Amino acid sequence: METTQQQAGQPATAERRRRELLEAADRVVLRDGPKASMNAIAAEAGITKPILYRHFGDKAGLYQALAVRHTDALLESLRAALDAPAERRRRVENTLDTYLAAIEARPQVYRFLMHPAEDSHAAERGFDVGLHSAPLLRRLGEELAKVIAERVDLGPGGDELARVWGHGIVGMMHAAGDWWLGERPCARAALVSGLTDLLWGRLGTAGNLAGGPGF
Amino acid sequence: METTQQQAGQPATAERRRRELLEAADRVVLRDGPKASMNAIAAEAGITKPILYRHFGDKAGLYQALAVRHTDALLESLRAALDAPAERRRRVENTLDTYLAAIEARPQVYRFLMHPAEDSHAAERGFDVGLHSAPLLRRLGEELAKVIAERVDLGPGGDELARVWGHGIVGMMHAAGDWWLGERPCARAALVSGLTDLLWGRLGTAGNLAGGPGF
DNA sequence: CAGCACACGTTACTAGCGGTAACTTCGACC
DNA sequence: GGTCGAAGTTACCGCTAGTAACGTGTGCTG
Repeated sequence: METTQQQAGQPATAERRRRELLEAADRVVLRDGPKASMNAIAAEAGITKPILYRHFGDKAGLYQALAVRHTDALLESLRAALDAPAERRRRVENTLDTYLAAIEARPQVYRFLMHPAEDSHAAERGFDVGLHSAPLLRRLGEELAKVIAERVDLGPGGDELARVWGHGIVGMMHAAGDWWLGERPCARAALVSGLTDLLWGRLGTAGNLAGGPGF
Repeated sequence: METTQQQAGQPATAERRRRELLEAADRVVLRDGPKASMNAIAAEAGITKPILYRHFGDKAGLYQALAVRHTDALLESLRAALDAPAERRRRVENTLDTYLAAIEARPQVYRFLMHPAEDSHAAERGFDVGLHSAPLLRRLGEELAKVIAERVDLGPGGDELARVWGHGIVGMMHAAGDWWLGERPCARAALVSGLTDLLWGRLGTAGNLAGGPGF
C-alpha cells in the first residue's frame, strides 16, 4: 500500500472510478449481505472511506446507486416477460416466474434491495411513515400500475385502480416469494400457478369446506 | 436521580418491572420510531441500559417482546373481522379495512413492527435469506393460511395452496397499505374495494383497452 | 521553469450505537 | 449480625457512519 499505487492517467477517471467502486460495493454486499459496512466496501475497493463519501455522499447514496442498478436490471427482465406475446394469464405467470427465478438465483441481492438500511436521518420529527418500504417495491408497483393502466380497460377511475392493483400484486409477489425462499415449501411452478389462481379469482369461486364454519 | 429513587418493595416485582419497561419502550418507539435506542428507552424508564439487557437479553429480545404484544392485539381484531357472520366477500373487505384502519391509526407502531431492527447477528455466514421479512408478515400469512385451509375447499394439496394464498394476500394487503399510507391517493374504502376486486378476479375478466397493445 | 489549483488519497478523529464487566447498594432471611 | 442475591450504577469495549485536516501527484497557466 505504498503511496505509489495508482498509475493515475486518464482524465475521464471520475465516472470510471465510480463504477469500479459500485462493483466493489456489489461484491461486498453480495458476500456480507445488508450488514456490509462502508469500511468493508472501501477495503474491497482498495481505498479508504472518505473517498466513498466523496463519491456517494453518504451510505444511503451508495445504497441507492447500487439499488438503482439492480432494480433496473430486474425491471428490464420483468418488462420483457410482461411484453412477450401470449395470453394475459400466461404473461402474468411468466412475469411471476421471472421474478421468483431472479430472487432465487441471487438471494443476497434481493435481500439487500428489500432492506435499504433505512436509517438515513430522514424520519426526523414527524416520522414520514410510508417511505420506509423498500424503493424497489414502490418502483415495481408503479411500473406495473402503468402497464395495467395503459392496457386494461378498467372503466372510469381506472388509473387509480390500476395503481392499487399494481402495488397489491407486487406486494403479493414479494411476500409470497419471500416466504417461499425461506421455507421452500413447493416447486417454483406450483407457487406461480397458485398465485395466478388467486389473481384469477379462485378465492371467490371456491366452495366452502364441508362441515366447517363456512367462509 | 439520587440513589434513593425506587421504593422497591413487592417480591413479584420482576414481572411488574418487565411490563413497566415494555411500556416505557413502547412510549419511546411511538415517539422516536424505529431509531429508538436502548439508551433512550432506558432513560425513559428511569434506569440504565444493563437492566434492560438483564430483562430482555438484547435489543432483538426487547423488540420481539414489544412486537408480540402489538401483533397479538392486531391479530385479535383481524380474527374478529374474519369471523364475523357475513358472506365471504364482505368478510374479506372487513378484514382489509380493519388492517388499514389499524395502520392508519397508529402508523409508528406499524412502522416499527415492519422493521425489526434486522441487525441481530443472525445472518452469520450463510445469510439465511427469507427470515428477513418482518415477523408480523409471516405470522399474519400463516394465520390467514390456517383460516383458508380450514374453511375453503381447495381440493387436493389445498393446505399448500392455502399457505401460498395466505402469504400472498397478506403481502398484497401490506404493500398496498404501505403505499396508501404514504401517498393517500384515495379513501380507505376505495382501496378496500379495489383490492377485493383484484382478489375476486377482475384482472382476469377485464377487457383490453381499445387501441392498446393488448394484455 | 515556477507556481497555482485541484482531484485523489491518506491518517486520525468525533459521536453514538449495542453490549458487557465490575463494582456498589439495598432488602430479605437464617 | 452476617451473608446472599437481586437491582442498579459507572465505566468501559469494539464497532459503526461520517468528517476534518493533511499530503501528493498532475495539468494548466504565467
